Amino acid sequence: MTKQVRVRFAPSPTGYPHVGNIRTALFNWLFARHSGGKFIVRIEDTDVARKVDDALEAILEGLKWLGLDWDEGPEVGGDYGPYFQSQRLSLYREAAERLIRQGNAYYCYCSSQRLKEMREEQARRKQPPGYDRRCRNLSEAERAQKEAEGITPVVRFKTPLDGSTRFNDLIWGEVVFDHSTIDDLVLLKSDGYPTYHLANVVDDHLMEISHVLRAEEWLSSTPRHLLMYHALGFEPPQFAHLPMILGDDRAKLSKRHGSVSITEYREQGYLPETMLNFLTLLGWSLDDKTEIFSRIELTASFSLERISRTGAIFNQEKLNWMNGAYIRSLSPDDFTRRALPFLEKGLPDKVRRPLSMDYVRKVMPLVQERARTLAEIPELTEFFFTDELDYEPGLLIVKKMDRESSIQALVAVRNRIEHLQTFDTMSLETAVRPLADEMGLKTGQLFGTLRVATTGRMVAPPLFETMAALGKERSMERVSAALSKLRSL
RNA sequence: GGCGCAUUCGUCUAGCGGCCUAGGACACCUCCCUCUCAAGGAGGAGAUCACCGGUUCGAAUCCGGUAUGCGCUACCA
Repeated sequence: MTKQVRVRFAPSPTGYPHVGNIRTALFNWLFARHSGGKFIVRIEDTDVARKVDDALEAILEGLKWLGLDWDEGPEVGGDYGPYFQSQRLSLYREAAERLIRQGNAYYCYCSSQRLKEMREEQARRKQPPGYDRRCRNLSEAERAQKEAEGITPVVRFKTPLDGSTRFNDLIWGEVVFDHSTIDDLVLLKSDGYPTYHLANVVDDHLMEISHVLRAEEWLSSTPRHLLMYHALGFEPPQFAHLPMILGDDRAKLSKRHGSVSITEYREQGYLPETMLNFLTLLGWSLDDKTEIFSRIELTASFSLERISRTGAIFNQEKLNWMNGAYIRSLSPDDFTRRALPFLEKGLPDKVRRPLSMDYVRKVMPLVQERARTLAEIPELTEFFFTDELDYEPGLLIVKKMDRESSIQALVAVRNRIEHLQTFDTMSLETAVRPLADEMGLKTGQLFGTLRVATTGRMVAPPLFETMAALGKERSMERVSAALSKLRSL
C-alpha cells in the first residue's frame, strides 16, 4: 500500500515567477496529476526583508495562466492550512523549542558582526567557511549573562560532529555527505521567523508531503533536512532534485539573459500550451522523437525516471519555432480570439477602436501560419487597418520594370477589377493572373507591383486573399493612390 | 578553499555492453512547391560520445584518474 502522492510548490514571494521556478512547479504538478495525487501551493514568506509586494499575485497568475491548478493552497484552502508560513510561526517555534529540549539545538548569541568577521578570517586562511560553534556549549551562567545583555538569540541546529548522511535521490541516485562539512545552521532567526530549513521540514511533515521535487541547488542542503527529520522523529519524504535551467552562457538563467518571468512570455505573445510543452522538455523527454505534447499527453507520460541530470540551456529559437507550431494548430476562431487583445494593444493609435470583429475575422487567417508570436500580429497586419499607406513610391517599381510599365500594369489591373461583381480570391485570380501574360510580364513582376500598391510592402500574405479581405473599395483606392504616387515621380 | 554533482552535433535530447559507420528536434545550407513571406516536401552539413587509462571478445554505455562546468558553503530562499 503506497501512500498517496502529495507534492508541493513552495515559492517565496521575493521576486517574479522565474521560468526556473515555474518549471519546478510544472514538474510537481505533472507528477501529481500523473499519479492521481495532490498538488499543493505553499507560500514561503519568511523573508520579511526581501518580500516584494505583488510577487505573490504574479506567481499565482503565472500558475493559472499555464493551467497548473492546485488542490490546496492560497485561494482554495485545504485541510492542512494555513498555507502561508507567516501564519504558522508558532509551529516552527514549538519545533525549535523541542529540539532545544532534546539537546538537538541551542541558542546562539553571536552578533552578525562577529559572524562576518569570522567568515572573512576563514576566507583569508582559505579554510572552509562555517559557524565555529562558539555558542554550542555555553554554560547556564554564560547564557544568563548574554540574556542579561539583552541579546536576542537565534536557534541553531546541533549538527553531529562526525558520521555521514546518505540518501537516495530519485533522480541523482545515492548521495553521501559527511557531517563534518555541515555547520550548525540557523533554524530560528532573531526576528522570530524560521529559516527555510526549519519551516520546510516542519511543513512538509505536517502537510504530509510524500515527494519533494525541487531545484538542484537544494541538493547539498538535503542532509541537513534529513538530520532534522530524524531529530524531530518525522519520517522524511522522498527527494528528487531537478536540473537547472541555464542561460545561453551556461550560467544560471537570470535577468541579463532577457525575459525570465513567465508573465513576460505571456506579454510577448507566447501561448501557455507552448510554454507548458517547452518547459517540460527542458530536462525531461519521452523518447527520441516526440516533441509536441498536449497537456493530456504530458500528464499521461510524465515520469521521474526520465528526468535528466544536466542543466539545460533555455533555447529561445526553439521556443519560437514551437510557438509557431502551436499557433498554426489553433482553429481560426481560437487564433482570432487570442490575437484580439494583442491587436487592440499593438495597432497604431490612429486605427479606430473597437475593431470590427467581422473584419478581424477575415484578416487573421491570412497571418496565422506566418506568426511566431501573438505580439507580432499587429505589425504583420497593420496595413489592413490603416487608411493611408505610407511607403516609398520607388518600391512600386519592381525588378526589371520602370515607371511607365508599372503605371501601365496598375492601370490594366484597375480596369480589370473595376467591374468585378464578386470580389473574392477566385474571381481576382481569374481576372488578374492572365494579365501578366497579356502584357508580357512575369507574374512576379505584376503581382509584386500590385502587392506594394495594396499593402505598401514587398512582403505580405498572398495577394488575392489580401485584396479580397481588403475589399473592392479599399483595393481600388490603393491602386489609384499608387498610380498618383508613380505619376508624381 | 571545502563538499556535492555533471560532461553525446551550436542548442534541447535519444542511447542504459554488441541493433551506433551515434537517432530525432531547433537553428544553418541546397533543392522542390510558389505572386513575396511563411508553411510544407526532399536532401545536406554538423558529435573522434570532455580527456587519459582500465575492465571486456566487444564501451558513448562499466571502473579509476584528470580537466572543465555548475550548485552549495547567509539570522536568502
